[in-house]
Amino acid sequence: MGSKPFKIRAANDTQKYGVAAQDLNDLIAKGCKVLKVPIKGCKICLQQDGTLINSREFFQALPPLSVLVFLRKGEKWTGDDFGKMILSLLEAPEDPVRKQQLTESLEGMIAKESSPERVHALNLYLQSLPDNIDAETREEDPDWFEGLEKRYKTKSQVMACSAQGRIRGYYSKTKEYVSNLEDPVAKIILKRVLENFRPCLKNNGYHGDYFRRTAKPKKRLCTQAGWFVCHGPYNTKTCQDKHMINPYSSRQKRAVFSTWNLDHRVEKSRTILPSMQQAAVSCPKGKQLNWEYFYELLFTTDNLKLVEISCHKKEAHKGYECDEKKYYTSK
DNA sequence: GTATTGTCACCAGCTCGCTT
DNA sequence: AAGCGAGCTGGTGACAATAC
Repeated sequence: MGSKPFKIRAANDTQKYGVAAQDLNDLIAKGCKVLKVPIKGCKICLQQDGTLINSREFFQALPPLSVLVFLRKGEKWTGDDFGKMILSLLEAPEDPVRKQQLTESLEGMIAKESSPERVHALNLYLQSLPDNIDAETREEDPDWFEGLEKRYKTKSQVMACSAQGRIRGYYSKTKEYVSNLEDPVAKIILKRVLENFRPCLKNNGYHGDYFRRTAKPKKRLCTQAGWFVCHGPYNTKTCQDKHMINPYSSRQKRAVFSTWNLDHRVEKSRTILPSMQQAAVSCPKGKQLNWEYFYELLFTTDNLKLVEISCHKKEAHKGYECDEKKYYTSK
């Protein structure tokens, strides 16, 4: 069997080296030598997305000249994601060593190659510098509150209300749909579902935490500093363009953030509501509608993606249907 | 007084059918 | 065939009335 060429690098250095290897062990041996990475505890992954190369099959499946990252024991690689890198940079001011590392590798990347992504990354980095992210109250950053009602005292409060408003909108659209139903039986059943939604929404604070940076990490969609990353179009795993924004940083950014959308993967009007209707119409005796399932689809990040406007695809989300197996629960 | 709620006007993108 | 616009979809924020 012949050998296959690769480009390899270490996690902390963007300098790449060429190496050819016959199999996984050969690759580890040669790579570790070139990169001066200790063989013990070393792991290899794809630079692109961090997938670990840990089997012979995987090694054979790799296309020639794949870019691989050699990880020292304990090191991690989450993919060639500039957005994430900048995020860690912005989130780590209290750790000067880490910050220095990140800044250097970022600048190294930008200096060595000037692909659109790198220019984009640089722009993000520069844009992120002169602002007022840390300010939280009206007193600290009055300009941010320009044009907002007097009752708002903090940025987190404003952002939380914004998220709540969006969730409320989904609820009232659902309510409107139900009240327009012809079939009286379906109407009654779905009104009961709405009655179940209410306390649950209230209990969850209408999911205002999605946008509240002061919320618990698991609840919020942003970082502690208020950075949001685009989740990408409904039918992709991630955002190819690495959109990010911090609406807490300035009034302008707050305005731009309002063009970001919470996108229902399984669509509300085209799919969820008609499916609820269908489920109600053909509800078997002794069963009741699984309102929690529909709640998740309508109001939670199980089905909602936060997307920048260009990642908000308006076409019908073909292939994204409700799961009929989850329509009912036993009484 | 603030929090909740519904209403309203608004924007952008897709599809379809009509006109040119 | 291309262009236009209505009417649908996906969303948004402002604001006034109501509840607490």
